[in-house]
Amino acid sequence: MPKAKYESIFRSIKKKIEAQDYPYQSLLPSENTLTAEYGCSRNTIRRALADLSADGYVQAIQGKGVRVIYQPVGKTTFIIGGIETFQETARRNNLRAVTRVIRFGTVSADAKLARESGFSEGDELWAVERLRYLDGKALILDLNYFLKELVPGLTPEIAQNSIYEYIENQLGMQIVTSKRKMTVEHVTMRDERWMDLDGYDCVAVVTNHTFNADGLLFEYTQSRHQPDYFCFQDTATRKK
Amino acid sequence: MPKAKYESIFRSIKKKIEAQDYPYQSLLPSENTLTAEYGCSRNTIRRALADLSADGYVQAIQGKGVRVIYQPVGKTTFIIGGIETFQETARRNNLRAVTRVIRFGTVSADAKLARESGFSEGDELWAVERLRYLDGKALILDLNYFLKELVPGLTPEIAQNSIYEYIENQLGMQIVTSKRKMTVEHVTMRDERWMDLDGYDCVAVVTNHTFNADGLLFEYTQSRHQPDYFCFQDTATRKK
DNA sequence: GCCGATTTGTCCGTATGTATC
DNA sequence: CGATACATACGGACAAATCGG
Repeated sequence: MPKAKYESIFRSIKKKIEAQDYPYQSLLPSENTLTAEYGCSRNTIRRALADLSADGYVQAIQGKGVRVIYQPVGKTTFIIGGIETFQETARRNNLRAVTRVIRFGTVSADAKLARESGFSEGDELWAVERLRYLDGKALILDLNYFLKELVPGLTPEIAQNSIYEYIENQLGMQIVTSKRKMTVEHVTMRDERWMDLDGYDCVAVVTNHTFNADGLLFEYTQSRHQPDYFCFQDTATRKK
Repeated sequence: MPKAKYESIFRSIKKKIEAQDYPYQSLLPSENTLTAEYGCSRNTIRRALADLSADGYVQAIQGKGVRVIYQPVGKTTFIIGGIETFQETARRNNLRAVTRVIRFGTVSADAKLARESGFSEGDELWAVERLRYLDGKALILDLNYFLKELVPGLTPEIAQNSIYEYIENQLGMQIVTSKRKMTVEHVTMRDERWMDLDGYDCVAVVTNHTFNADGLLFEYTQSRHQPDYFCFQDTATRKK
């Protein structure tokens, strides 16, 4: 349920674009027209259009109009974009998801871990290692560190279902910003031991720093993906 | 040279954050304070803060303040973020860059190429294949398609220097939005023939759709990266 | 638990600048 | 040149969240 007006307008226009009601390469109605159509101020329309632009749906051209640059995606594999849980992604791609916990414990951040994770030395952390299966194949090896202070009461059972679901629904903590870095690495012995590599000798590695609604770092994760089901999408805008 | 006021404020605050003048985890001065400090309206400050948030520098917390979540990056390899040319990226990482053109010609988009590139069937395209060397190693294999109609007068000489420089400075066309997709693939025979793979049997593949200031698709590119020098960064924000 | 001060979030109306046609 | 469209900026109003007393 969209609360903010600009958000419901954003969704409304997005839907029309996806339905190709506003087709690729066409111009949207002008901001003034949309203002009248939705019964709001021009600023509110502009906020919705800015968000559509950030999502790569439209492109504003001064003096001319707002052009639709959205094209429906073809075959989807495993798309990572925005902040999504493993479960959400699996569901969106109609894949059967299973999680297996292969390590669950606590550690104190040493100098090396502090440097790479962004936590402070001495922070008490949960360390969770999980294997993710899609349609019966072990495709993702996750190594999560959570700040115990902000994520109390974690158990192996929760880890086997959805830690994010626990954090958001049980603890009531909101996840807001996620900073990610993507690289490609040679497989390790651990990868070979656990994952269905299917002939690959490399994995896609995503490291992740996650901040809650208070702007506090509470999670550092390294996800190692078998290449077949990995796809990372992005829209960039050039600054003047 | 920043024209817009919000942009110069954005840069000013960004610099202070990078200098740790506003340190990690601290709160920025309130919007009202900044309004007084910069002599502008609150909306203008908010625009600058929104851009900082989009870049993963800060996180706003309602009723509380705006928290700094920027942490200086450690060792840099070859960072892809925003829209950057090969030359710009090389310079930023202090690497000696050389480009070698291994194919230069024109093609007409067939059904398959049209589907994967987003061009229309029958569009006349430049097809350029280039090898990128950093510090003497062949690390990136680029396959570019440009719409001839929008990028006239391309030559192998231009391709060897910078096509983007030509497009922006000579043709006066502005590059605005870039939609990218990142995957990992097995090396092909072409990869093995041209690149210094250094033992890897996979490459990171970035496909790119680039739109000009008129919102028209004018470039489709596939870049194949040797993994050692590849890093893709991203900041995502969860929607309510 | 309530209240008031502070701070960010949303929305409006208006004015002016700049690019396109 | 004028009309149209997006870009920037200002000021004001009220809502919602946080925090301290």
